[in-house]
Amino acid sequence: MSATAQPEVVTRFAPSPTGFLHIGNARTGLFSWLYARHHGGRALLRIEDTDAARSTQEAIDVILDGLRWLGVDWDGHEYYQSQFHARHAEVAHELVAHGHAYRCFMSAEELAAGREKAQAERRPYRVESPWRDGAPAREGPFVVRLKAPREGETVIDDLVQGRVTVQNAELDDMVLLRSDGTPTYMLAVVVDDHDMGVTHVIRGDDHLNNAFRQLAIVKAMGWPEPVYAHVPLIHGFDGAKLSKRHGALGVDAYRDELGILPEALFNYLLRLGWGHGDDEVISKAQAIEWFDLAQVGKSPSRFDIKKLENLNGHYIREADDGRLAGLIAPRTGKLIGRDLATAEIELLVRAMPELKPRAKNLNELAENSTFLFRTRPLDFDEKATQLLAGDSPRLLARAWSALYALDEWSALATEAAVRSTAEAAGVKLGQVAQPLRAALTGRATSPGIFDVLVLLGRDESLARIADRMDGAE
RNA sequence: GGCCCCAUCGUCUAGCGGUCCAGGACGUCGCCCUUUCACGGCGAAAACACGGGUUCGAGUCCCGUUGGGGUCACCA
Repeated sequence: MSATAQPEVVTRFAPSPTGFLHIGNARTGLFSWLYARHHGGRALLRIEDTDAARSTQEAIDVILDGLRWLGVDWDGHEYYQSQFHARHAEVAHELVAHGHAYRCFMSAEELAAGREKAQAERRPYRVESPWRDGAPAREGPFVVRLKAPREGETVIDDLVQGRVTVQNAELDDMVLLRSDGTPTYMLAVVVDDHDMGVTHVIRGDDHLNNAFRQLAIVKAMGWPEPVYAHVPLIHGFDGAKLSKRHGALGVDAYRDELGILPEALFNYLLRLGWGHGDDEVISKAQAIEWFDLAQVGKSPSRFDIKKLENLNGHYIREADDGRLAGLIAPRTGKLIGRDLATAEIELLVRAMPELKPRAKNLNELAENSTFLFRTRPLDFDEKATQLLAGDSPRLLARAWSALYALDEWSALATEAAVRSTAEAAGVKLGQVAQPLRAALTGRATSPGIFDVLVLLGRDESLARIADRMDGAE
Protein backbone atom coordinates (compact mmCIF):
# COMPACT_ATOMS: atom_id res chain seq x y z
CA MET A 1 0.00 0.00 0.00
CA SER A 2 2.23 2.80 1.23
CA ALA A 3 5.74 2.84 -0.12
CA THR A 4 7.15 4.37 3.04
CA ALA A 5 8.00 2.56 6.21
CA GLN A 6 5.42 4.57 8.10
CA PRO A 7 2.90 2.40 9.90
CA GLU A 8 -0.43 2.53 8.16
CA VAL A 9 -3.10 4.82 9.48
CA VAL A 10 -6.56 3.31 9.71
CA THR A 11 -9.42 5.50 10.86
CA ARG A 12 -13.05 4.79 11.13
CA PHE A 13 -16.28 6.73 11.27
CA ALA A 14 -18.94 4.95 13.30
CA PRO A 15 -22.32 6.64 13.17
CA SER A 16 -25.44 5.05 14.51
CA PRO A 17 -28.43 5.13 12.19
CA THR A 18 -30.80 7.48 13.95
CA GLY A 19 -32.61 8.61 10.83
CA PHE A 20 -30.37 11.50 9.98
CA LEU A 21 -26.72 12.46 9.69
CA HIS A 22 -26.20 15.05 12.38
CA ILE A 23 -24.06 17.96 11.27
CA GLY A 24 -21.70 17.46 14.20
CA ASN A 25 -21.22 13.80 13.41
CA ALA A 26 -20.66 14.70 9.80
CA ARG A 27 -17.80 16.95 10.84
CA THR A 28 -16.29 14.27 13.02
CA GLY A 29 -16.58 11.88 10.10
CA LEU A 30 -14.98 14.46 7.85
CA PHE A 31 -12.04 14.89 10.23
CA SER A 32 -11.45 11.18 10.53
CA TRP A 33 -11.64 10.80 6.75
CA LEU A 34 -9.30 13.75 6.19
CA TYR A 35 -6.80 12.35 8.67
CA ALA A 36 -6.67 9.05 6.85
CA ARG A 37 -6.43 10.67 3.43
CA HIS A 38 -3.74 13.08 4.56
CA HIS A 39 -1.63 10.25 5.90
CA GLY A 40 -2.28 7.99 2.96
CA GLY A 41 -4.12 5.54 5.15
CA ARG A 42 -7.51 3.92 5.04
CA ALA A 43 -10.83 5.42 6.10
CA LEU A 44 -13.34 2.85 7.24
CA LEU A 45 -17.04 3.13 7.90
CA ARG A 46 -18.93 1.17 10.50
CA ILE A 47 -22.64 1.44 11.07
CA GLU A 48 -23.45 1.07 14.76
CA ASP A 49 -26.74 -0.68 14.23
CA THR A 50 -26.87 -2.39 17.60
CA ASP A 51 -30.22 -0.83 18.34
CA ALA A 52 -32.27 -2.92 15.96
CA ALA A 53 -35.41 -0.86 16.41
CA ARG A 54 -33.89 2.33 15.03
CA SER A 55 -31.62 0.73 12.51
CA THR A 56 -33.74 0.64 9.40
CA GLN A 57 -32.23 0.44 5.96
CA GLU A 58 -33.73 3.83 5.30
CA ALA A 59 -31.93 5.34 8.28
CA ILE A 60 -28.69 3.77 7.10
CA ASP A 61 -29.12 5.11 3.58
CA VAL A 62 -29.58 8.62 4.88
CA ILE A 63 -26.10 8.40 6.36
CA LEU A 64 -24.46 6.81 3.36
CA ASP A 65 -26.08 9.30 0.98
CA GLY A 66 -25.13 12.21 3.19
CA LEU A 67 -21.49 11.18 3.29
CA ARG A 68 -21.26 10.54 -0.42
CA TRP A 69 -22.89 13.87 -1.15
CA LEU A 70 -20.39 15.61 1.09
CA GLY A 71 -17.62 13.96 -0.83
CA VAL A 72 -16.52 11.70 1.99
CA ASP A 73 -15.97 8.15 0.79
CA TRP A 74 -14.64 5.11 2.58
CA ASP A 75 -12.38 2.21 1.78
CA GLY A 76 -13.85 -1.20 1.21
CA HIS A 77 -17.36 -2.12 2.22
CA GLU A 78 -19.10 -0.61 5.20
CA TYR A 79 -19.17 -2.71 8.37
CA TYR A 80 -22.27 -3.41 10.38
CA GLN A 81 -21.77 -3.82 14.08
CA SER A 82 -24.78 -6.07 14.46
CA GLN A 83 -22.99 -8.73 12.43
CA PHE A 84 -20.34 -9.15 15.07
CA HIS A 85 -22.41 -9.93 18.11
CA ALA A 86 -21.13 -13.50 18.34
CA ARG A 87 -17.57 -12.22 18.31
CA HIS A 88 -18.35 -9.67 20.99
CA ALA A 89 -19.76 -12.37 23.24
CA GLU A 90 -16.73 -14.52 22.53
CA VAL A 91 -14.42 -11.77 23.73
CA ALA A 92 -16.53 -11.25 26.83
CA HIS A 93 -16.27 -14.93 27.69
CA GLU A 94 -12.57 -14.88 27.08
CA LEU A 95 -12.31 -11.99 29.49
CA VAL A 96 -14.23 -13.99 32.08
CA ALA A 97 -12.04 -17.01 31.51
CA HIS A 98 -8.93 -14.97 32.19
CA GLY A 99 -10.35 -13.31 35.27
CA HIS A 100 -10.68 -9.88 33.67
CA ALA A 101 -14.44 -9.96 33.83
CA TYR A 102 -17.06 -11.69 35.92
CA ARG A 103 -20.68 -12.69 36.00
CA CYS A 104 -22.69 -10.35 38.13
CA PHE A 105 -26.08 -11.40 39.44
CA MET A 106 -27.10 -8.10 40.97
CA SER A 107 -30.70 -7.24 40.27
CA ALA A 108 -31.95 -3.92 38.98
CA GLU A 109 -33.39 -3.28 42.44
CA GLU A 110 -30.08 -3.90 44.17
CA LEU A 111 -28.36 -1.57 41.75
CA ALA A 112 -30.98 1.13 42.22
CA ALA A 113 -30.73 0.83 46.00
CA GLY A 114 -26.99 1.24 45.90
CA ARG A 115 -27.32 4.23 43.64
CA GLU A 116 -29.86 5.87 45.93
CA LYS A 117 -27.75 5.31 48.99
CA ALA A 118 -24.75 6.86 47.32
CA GLN A 119 -26.87 9.79 46.25
CA ALA A 120 -28.16 10.29 49.80
CA GLU A 121 -24.63 10.27 51.14
CA ARG A 122 -23.63 12.65 48.37
CA ARG A 123 -20.81 10.48 47.17
CA PRO A 124 -20.27 9.13 43.66
CA TYR A 125 -21.77 5.75 42.96
CA ARG A 126 -19.63 2.87 41.94
CA VAL A 127 -20.90 -0.64 41.41
CA GLU A 128 -19.86 -2.89 44.28
CA SER A 129 -20.63 -6.36 43.13
CA PRO A 130 -19.91 -9.25 45.49
CA TRP A 131 -19.29 -11.37 42.44
CA ARG A 132 -16.28 -9.30 41.48
CA ASP A 133 -14.41 -11.11 44.21
CA GLY A 134 -15.82 -14.51 43.51
CA ALA A 135 -19.04 -14.79 45.45
CA PRO A 136 -20.78 -18.06 44.59
CA ALA A 137 -23.02 -17.93 41.57
CA ARG A 138 -26.68 -17.34 42.18
CA GLU A 139 -29.66 -18.56 40.23
CA GLY A 140 -31.20 -16.27 37.66
CA PRO A 141 -30.09 -13.72 35.11
CA PHE A 142 -26.63 -12.22 35.12
CA VAL A 143 -24.59 -9.71 33.20
CA VAL A 144 -20.90 -9.84 32.45
CA ARG A 145 -18.98 -6.98 34.01
CA LEU A 146 -15.45 -5.85 33.39
CA LYS A 147 -13.20 -6.17 36.42
CA ALA A 148 -11.89 -2.66 36.07
CA PRO A 149 -8.59 -1.71 37.68
CA ARG A 150 -8.98 0.20 40.95
CA GLU A 151 -5.43 1.17 41.71
CA GLY A 152 -3.28 3.63 39.88
CA GLU A 153 -4.24 5.80 36.98
CA THR A 154 -4.81 5.62 33.27
CA VAL A 155 -3.18 8.05 30.87
CA ILE A 156 -4.25 8.81 27.35
CA ASP A 157 -2.17 10.91 25.02
CA ASP A 158 -4.97 12.26 22.94
CA LEU A 159 -4.04 13.80 19.61
CA VAL A 160 -6.45 16.67 20.18
CA GLN A 161 -6.91 16.87 23.94
CA GLY A 162 -3.33 16.28 24.90
CA ARG A 163 -2.36 14.16 27.89
CA VAL A 164 -5.38 13.30 29.99
CA THR A 165 -5.12 11.35 33.20
CA VAL A 166 -7.86 9.67 35.17
CA GLN A 167 -7.63 7.85 38.50
CA ASN A 168 -8.65 4.25 38.05
CA ALA A 169 -10.74 4.52 41.18
CA GLU A 170 -13.08 6.66 39.08
CA LEU A 171 -13.75 3.84 36.71
CA ASP A 172 -16.34 1.25 37.55
CA ASP A 173 -17.17 -2.25 36.49
CA MET A 174 -19.17 -1.58 33.40
CA VAL A 175 -21.47 -4.11 31.81
CA LEU A 176 -20.00 -5.92 28.83
CA LEU A 177 -22.77 -8.39 28.12
CA ARG A 178 -26.39 -7.74 29.01
CA SER A 179 -28.52 -10.30 30.74
CA ASP A 180 -29.96 -11.27 27.39
CA GLY A 181 -26.46 -12.01 26.16
CA THR A 182 -26.17 -9.07 23.81
CA PRO A 183 -23.03 -6.91 23.93
CA THR A 184 -23.07 -3.34 25.13
CA TYR A 185 -21.71 -0.53 23.02
CA MET A 186 -18.64 -0.28 25.24
CA LEU A 187 -17.59 -3.80 24.42
CA ALA A 188 -18.65 -3.70 20.80
CA VAL A 189 -16.64 -0.62 19.81
CA VAL A 190 -13.47 -1.91 21.35
CA VAL A 191 -13.74 -5.31 19.72
CA ASP A 192 -14.73 -3.92 16.34
CA ASP A 193 -12.01 -1.30 16.31
CA HIS A 194 -9.46 -3.96 17.11
CA ASP A 195 -10.76 -6.46 14.60
CA MET A 196 -10.95 -3.85 11.87
CA GLY A 197 -7.36 -2.85 12.52
CA VAL A 198 -8.25 0.69 13.49
CA THR A 199 -5.13 2.57 14.56
CA HIS A 200 -6.66 5.99 15.18
CA VAL A 201 -9.96 6.40 16.96
CA ILE A 202 -11.22 9.85 16.00
CA ARG A 203 -14.58 10.75 17.47
CA GLY A 204 -16.54 13.37 19.41
CA ASP A 205 -15.17 14.41 22.78
CA ASP A 206 -18.36 13.24 24.44
CA HIS A 207 -16.55 9.90 24.28
CA LEU A 208 -13.43 11.05 26.08
CA ASN A 209 -14.56 9.61 29.40
CA ASN A 210 -15.49 6.37 27.71
CA ALA A 211 -12.01 6.05 26.29
CA PHE A 212 -10.58 5.25 29.69
CA ARG A 213 -13.04 2.49 30.33
CA GLN A 214 -12.61 1.12 26.85
CA LEU A 215 -8.87 1.17 27.21
CA ALA A 216 -9.29 -1.13 30.20
CA ILE A 217 -10.79 -3.73 27.87
CA VAL A 218 -8.03 -3.25 25.34
CA LYS A 219 -5.41 -3.77 28.01
CA ALA A 220 -7.19 -6.77 29.48
CA MET A 221 -7.16 -8.38 26.07
CA GLY A 222 -3.55 -7.45 25.53
CA TRP A 223 -4.37 -5.69 22.28
CA PRO A 224 -2.38 -2.77 20.90
CA GLU A 225 -3.71 0.53 22.17
CA PRO A 226 -5.20 2.74 19.47
CA VAL A 227 -4.28 6.40 19.25
CA TYR A 228 -7.20 8.49 20.39
CA ALA A 229 -8.32 11.87 19.11
CA HIS A 230 -11.41 13.38 20.67
CA VAL A 231 -12.59 16.35 18.68
CA PRO A 232 -14.81 18.94 20.31
CA LEU A 233 -18.49 18.93 19.57
CA ILE A 234 -20.29 21.60 17.63
CA HIS A 235 -22.40 23.82 19.80
CA GLY A 236 -25.50 25.88 19.09
CA PHE A 237 -26.02 29.61 19.54
CA ASP A 238 -26.41 29.14 23.31
CA GLY A 239 -23.16 27.25 23.71
CA ALA A 240 -24.70 23.88 24.44
CA LYS A 241 -24.11 20.74 22.43
CA LEU A 242 -25.93 21.08 19.15
CA SER A 243 -29.19 19.17 19.22
CA LYS A 244 -32.72 19.12 17.90
CA ARG A 245 -33.47 21.87 20.37
CA HIS A 246 -31.39 24.23 18.25
CA GLY A 247 -33.18 23.09 15.16
CA ALA A 248 -30.08 21.07 14.35
CA LEU A 249 -30.51 19.58 10.93
CA GLY A 250 -29.21 16.56 9.16
CA VAL A 251 -26.87 16.92 6.23
CA ASP A 252 -29.75 16.08 3.91
CA ALA A 253 -31.68 19.09 5.17
CA TYR A 254 -28.83 21.43 4.35
CA ARG A 255 -28.88 19.99 0.87
CA ASP A 256 -32.62 19.73 0.27
CA GLU A 257 -34.19 22.40 2.42
CA LEU A 258 -31.52 25.07 2.72
CA GLY A 259 -30.07 24.66 -0.74
CA ILE A 260 -26.46 24.33 0.35
CA LEU A 261 -23.79 23.07 -2.06
CA PRO A 262 -21.69 20.14 -0.82
CA GLU A 263 -18.40 21.95 -1.33
CA ALA A 264 -19.72 24.80 0.82
CA LEU A 265 -20.70 22.53 3.68
CA PHE A 266 -17.42 20.66 3.35
CA ASN A 267 -15.45 23.90 3.53
CA TYR A 268 -17.53 25.28 6.37
CA LEU A 269 -17.32 22.16 8.50
CA LEU A 270 -13.60 21.97 7.87
CA ARG A 271 -13.02 25.52 9.08
CA LEU A 272 -15.18 25.01 12.13
CA GLY A 273 -12.67 24.15 14.81
CA TRP A 274 -9.74 23.94 12.49
CA GLY A 275 -7.67 26.56 10.76
CA HIS A 276 -4.79 26.92 8.38
CA GLY A 277 -3.42 30.43 8.74
CA ASP A 278 -5.68 32.97 7.11
CA ASP A 279 -7.11 30.56 4.57
CA GLU A 280 -10.88 30.57 4.33
CA VAL A 281 -11.78 29.08 0.98
CA ILE A 282 -10.25 25.64 0.89
CA SER A 283 -10.74 22.96 -1.72
CA LYS A 284 -10.94 19.28 -0.95
CA ALA A 285 -7.49 18.69 -2.39
CA GLN A 286 -5.97 21.43 -0.26
CA ALA A 287 -7.82 20.13 2.76
CA ILE A 288 -6.27 16.71 2.33
CA GLU A 289 -2.86 18.25 1.90
CA TRP A 290 -3.13 20.52 4.91
CA PHE A 291 -5.30 18.75 7.41
CA ASP A 292 -3.90 17.40 10.61
CA LEU A 293 -5.27 16.87 14.07
CA ALA A 294 -2.65 19.12 15.64
CA GLN A 295 -4.47 22.23 14.46
CA VAL A 296 -7.86 21.14 15.70
CA GLY A 297 -8.85 23.36 18.60
CA LYS A 298 -9.81 21.93 21.96
CA SER A 299 -12.78 24.13 22.59
CA PRO A 300 -16.18 23.61 21.03
CA SER A 301 -17.26 25.95 18.26
CA ARG A 302 -20.67 27.38 17.57
CA PHE A 303 -22.52 26.78 14.40
CA ASP A 304 -23.04 29.94 12.36
CA ILE A 305 -25.43 29.66 9.45
CA LYS A 306 -24.45 33.14 8.18
CA LYS A 307 -20.91 32.08 7.49
CA LEU A 308 -22.09 28.88 5.87
CA GLU A 309 -24.33 30.88 3.55
CA ASN A 310 -21.56 33.31 2.71
CA LEU A 311 -19.38 30.39 1.69
CA ASN A 312 -22.30 28.88 -0.17
CA GLY A 313 -22.72 32.10 -2.13
CA HIS A 314 -19.07 31.93 -3.04
CA TYR A 315 -19.35 28.38 -4.33
CA ILE A 316 -22.57 29.16 -6.20
CA ARG A 317 -20.75 31.94 -8.05
CA GLU A 318 -17.98 29.53 -8.93
CA ALA A 319 -20.24 26.67 -9.92
CA ASP A 320 -20.88 25.61 -13.48
CA ASP A 321 -24.01 27.16 -15.00
CA GLY A 322 -25.36 23.88 -16.29
CA ARG A 323 -24.94 22.20 -12.96
CA LEU A 324 -26.74 25.00 -11.14
CA ALA A 325 -29.57 25.01 -13.65
CA GLY A 326 -30.00 21.30 -13.12
CA LEU A 327 -30.04 21.76 -9.36
CA ILE A 328 -32.62 24.50 -9.28
CA ALA A 329 -34.91 23.42 -12.12
CA PRO A 330 -37.08 21.33 -9.75
CA ARG A 331 -37.21 24.17 -7.25
CA THR A 332 -38.11 26.73 -9.87
CA GLY A 333 -40.72 24.35 -11.23
CA LYS A 334 -42.27 24.04 -7.83
CA LEU A 335 -42.43 27.81 -7.48
CA ILE A 336 -44.20 28.37 -10.79
CA GLY A 337 -46.39 25.33 -10.41
CA ARG A 338 -45.21 23.27 -13.36
CA ASP A 339 -42.19 21.40 -14.63
CA LEU A 340 -39.69 23.25 -16.77
CA ALA A 341 -39.42 22.28 -20.43
CA THR A 342 -36.04 21.49 -21.92
CA ALA A 343 -35.89 24.83 -23.70
CA GLU A 344 -36.66 26.55 -20.43
CA ILE A 345 -33.83 24.81 -18.68
CA GLU A 346 -31.56 26.02 -21.46
CA LEU A 347 -32.83 29.51 -20.78
CA LEU A 348 -31.98 28.95 -17.12
CA VAL A 349 -28.44 28.08 -18.10
CA ARG A 350 -28.14 31.23 -20.20
CA ALA A 351 -29.52 33.36 -17.37
CA MET A 352 -27.26 31.80 -14.77
CA PRO A 353 -24.31 34.22 -15.09
CA GLU A 354 -26.72 37.01 -14.14
CA LEU A 355 -28.57 35.02 -11.51
CA LYS A 356 -25.80 33.41 -9.51
CA PRO A 357 -24.03 36.43 -8.05
CA ARG A 358 -27.35 37.30 -6.42
CA ALA A 359 -27.99 34.17 -4.39
CA LYS A 360 -26.51 32.63 -1.29
CA ASN A 361 -28.49 29.42 -1.50
CA LEU A 362 -30.33 27.40 -4.11
CA ASN A 363 -33.75 28.52 -2.92
CA GLU A 364 -32.93 32.16 -3.55
CA LEU A 365 -31.44 31.24 -6.87
CA ALA A 366 -34.66 29.48 -7.87
CA GLU A 367 -36.82 32.30 -6.56
CA ASN A 368 -34.84 34.84 -8.55
CA SER A 369 -35.24 32.83 -11.71
CA THR A 370 -39.02 32.62 -11.73
CA PHE A 371 -39.56 35.84 -13.68
CA LEU A 372 -38.17 34.06 -16.70
CA PHE A 373 -41.03 31.59 -16.74
CA ARG A 374 -44.04 33.44 -15.44
CA THR A 375 -46.90 33.82 -17.85
CA ARG A 376 -48.73 37.02 -18.58
CA PRO A 377 -50.38 38.77 -17.03
CA LEU A 378 -47.68 38.89 -14.42
CA ASP A 379 -48.40 39.25 -10.75
CA PHE A 380 -46.75 42.27 -9.19
CA ASP A 381 -45.57 42.59 -5.63
CA GLU A 382 -46.13 45.73 -3.63
CA LYS A 383 -42.91 47.49 -4.55
CA ALA A 384 -43.34 46.71 -8.22
CA THR A 385 -46.87 48.06 -8.11
CA GLN A 386 -45.57 51.30 -6.67
CA LEU A 387 -43.00 51.56 -9.42
CA LEU A 388 -45.70 51.20 -12.01
CA ALA A 389 -47.81 54.07 -10.69
CA GLY A 390 -47.79 57.75 -11.62
CA ASP A 391 -45.88 58.70 -14.73
CA SER A 392 -44.60 55.20 -15.35
CA PRO A 393 -47.19 54.03 -17.89
CA ARG A 394 -46.38 57.03 -20.09
CA LEU A 395 -42.66 56.47 -19.81
CA LEU A 396 -43.14 52.78 -20.53
CA ALA A 397 -45.02 53.60 -23.68
CA ARG A 398 -42.14 55.73 -24.91
CA ALA A 399 -39.67 53.02 -24.03
CA TRP A 400 -41.82 50.46 -25.79
CA SER A 401 -41.75 52.53 -28.99
CA ALA A 402 -38.02 52.94 -28.88
CA LEU A 403 -37.50 49.25 -28.26
CA TYR A 404 -40.02 48.24 -30.88
CA ALA A 405 -38.08 50.23 -33.46
CA LEU A 406 -34.89 48.30 -32.80
CA ASP A 407 -33.41 46.14 -35.55
CA GLU A 408 -31.11 44.35 -33.21
CA TRP A 409 -32.17 42.93 -29.81
CA SER A 410 -29.07 43.01 -27.67
CA ALA A 411 -28.08 44.37 -24.29
CA LEU A 412 -26.14 47.13 -25.99
CA ALA A 413 -28.94 48.10 -28.38
CA THR A 414 -31.70 48.01 -25.77
CA GLU A 415 -29.61 50.05 -23.40
CA ALA A 416 -29.08 52.72 -26.03
CA ALA A 417 -32.81 52.81 -26.74
CA VAL A 418 -33.79 53.10 -23.09
CA ARG A 419 -31.16 55.73 -22.40
CA SER A 420 -32.33 57.91 -25.25
CA THR A 421 -35.90 57.47 -24.11
CA ALA A 422 -34.99 58.80 -20.70
CA GLU A 423 -33.04 61.63 -22.22
CA ALA A 424 -35.84 62.62 -24.55
CA ALA A 425 -38.30 62.56 -21.67
CA GLY A 426 -35.96 64.64 -19.57
CA VAL A 427 -35.76 62.11 -16.74
CA LYS A 428 -32.96 60.11 -15.20
CA LEU A 429 -32.33 56.62 -16.45
CA GLY A 430 -33.60 55.09 -13.24
CA GLN A 431 -37.02 56.60 -13.74
CA VAL A 432 -37.43 54.55 -16.87
CA ALA A 433 -35.38 51.52 -15.86
CA GLN A 434 -37.20 50.87 -12.60
CA PRO A 435 -40.72 50.80 -14.07
CA LEU A 436 -39.31 48.70 -16.86
CA ARG A 437 -37.95 46.24 -14.33
CA ALA A 438 -41.28 46.09 -12.55
CA ALA A 439 -43.20 45.56 -15.79
CA LEU A 440 -40.77 42.91 -16.97
CA THR A 441 -40.28 40.92 -13.78
CA GLY A 442 -43.09 41.88 -11.43
CA ARG A 443 -40.48 42.73 -8.81
CA ALA A 444 -38.46 45.76 -7.77
CA THR A 445 -35.20 43.84 -7.89
CA SER A 446 -33.77 41.67 -10.62
CA PRO A 447 -30.64 41.19 -12.67
CA GLY A 448 -29.54 44.07 -14.87
CA ILE A 449 -32.54 45.27 -16.85
CA PHE A 450 -30.86 45.00 -20.26
CA ASP A 451 -29.87 41.44 -19.55
CA VAL A 452 -33.46 40.76 -18.58
CA LEU A 453 -34.63 42.20 -21.87
CA VAL A 454 -32.31 39.91 -23.79
CA LEU A 455 -33.15 36.84 -21.72
CA LEU A 456 -36.87 37.37 -22.12
CA GLY A 457 -36.56 38.03 -25.83
CA ARG A 458 -38.12 40.72 -27.96
CA ASP A 459 -41.69 39.48 -28.17
CA GLU A 460 -42.17 38.58 -24.52
CA SER A 461 -40.46 41.79 -23.40
CA LEU A 462 -42.57 44.04 -25.57
CA ALA A 463 -45.72 42.22 -24.53
CA ARG A 464 -44.93 42.55 -20.80
CA ILE A 465 -44.21 46.26 -21.25
CA ALA A 466 -47.38 46.74 -23.25
CA ASP A 467 -49.35 45.19 -20.41
CA ARG A 468 -48.38 48.05 -18.14
CA MET A 469 -48.02 51.02 -20.46
CA ASP A 470 -50.33 53.83 -21.23
CA GLY A 471 -52.16 52.63 -24.32
CA ALA A 472 -53.12 56.13 -25.39
CA GLU A 473 -49.67 56.91 -26.70
C1' G B 1 -22.62 17.09 42.85
C1' G B 2 -17.93 13.65 41.35
C1' C B 3 -14.63 13.24 37.30
C1' C B 4 -12.70 15.25 32.66
C1' C B 5 -12.06 19.27 29.21
C1' C B 6 -12.11 24.34 27.61
C1' A B 7 -11.42 30.04 27.77
C1' U B 8 -8.35 35.88 21.71
C1' C B 9 -13.47 40.68 18.43
C1' G B 10 -21.03 38.87 18.49
C1' U B 11 -19.23 34.14 15.58
C1' C B 12 -15.10 30.99 13.16
C1' U B 13 -10.12 31.65 13.86
C1' A B 14 -4.28 33.44 13.35
C1' G B 15 -0.90 33.78 17.28
C1' C B 16 3.10 28.29 19.35
C1' G B 17 7.99 34.35 25.08
C1' G B 18 9.86 39.82 22.28
C1' U B 19 8.36 41.44 15.06
C1' C B 20 0.83 42.12 18.78
C1' C B 21 -1.15 49.49 21.30
C1' A B 22 -3.17 41.48 18.58
C1' G B 23 -3.88 39.61 12.04
C1' G B 24 -7.79 37.29 8.64
C1' A B 25 -12.94 35.78 7.67
C1' C B 26 -18.39 36.00 8.61
C1' G B 27 -21.78 39.38 10.58
C1' U B 28 -22.66 44.77 11.62
C1' C B 29 -22.02 50.04 10.10
C1' G B 30 -20.21 53.76 6.52
C1' C B 31 -18.34 55.11 1.53
C1' C B 32 -17.39 53.86 -3.76
C1' C B 33 -19.29 51.34 -8.18
C1' U B 34 -24.54 51.50 -9.97
C1' U B 35 -31.07 51.45 -13.44
C1' U B 36 -32.70 47.84 -8.58
C1' C B 37 -30.62 43.89 -5.81
C1' A B 38 -26.34 41.43 -5.54
C1' C B 39 -21.10 40.93 -6.78
C1' G B 40 -16.68 43.74 -6.30
C1' G B 41 -13.53 47.70 -3.98
C1' C B 42 -12.29 50.86 0.26
C1' G B 43 -12.89 52.01 5.41
C1' A B 44 -14.85 51.75 10.66
C1' A B 45 -16.47 49.83 15.36
C1' A B 46 -15.32 45.13 17.73
C1' A B 47 -11.30 40.49 21.60
C1' C B 48 -6.36 38.43 24.66
C1' A B 49 -12.38 36.45 31.30
C1' C B 50 -10.09 37.86 36.23
C1' G B 51 -6.11 37.46 39.98
C1' G B 52 -1.47 35.82 41.28
C1' G B 53 3.21 34.05 39.89
C1' U B 54 7.81 32.60 36.41
C1' U B 55 10.73 35.88 33.15
C1' C B 56 14.66 41.43 31.35
C1' G B 57 9.92 40.60 28.72
C1' A B 58 3.36 36.81 28.71
C1' G B 59 -2.24 36.57 24.49
C1' U B 60 1.71 32.94 24.49
C1' C B 61 4.49 29.10 30.55
C1' C B 62 2.59 27.75 35.89
C1' C B 63 -1.21 28.17 39.88
C1' G B 64 -5.87 29.83 41.50
C1' U B 65 -10.75 32.19 40.72
C1' U B 66 -14.79 32.84 37.66
C1' G B 67 -17.40 31.29 33.54
C1' G B 68 -18.65 27.57 29.91
C1' G B 69 -18.92 22.58 28.17
C1' G B 70 -18.77 17.17 28.35
C1' U B 71 -19.73 12.78 31.09
C1' C B 72 -21.48 9.84 35.02
C1' A B 73 -27.18 3.30 32.13
C1' C B 74 -28.10 -3.95 31.15
C1' C B 75 -28.30 3.97 25.20
C1' A B 76 -25.16 4.41 21.52
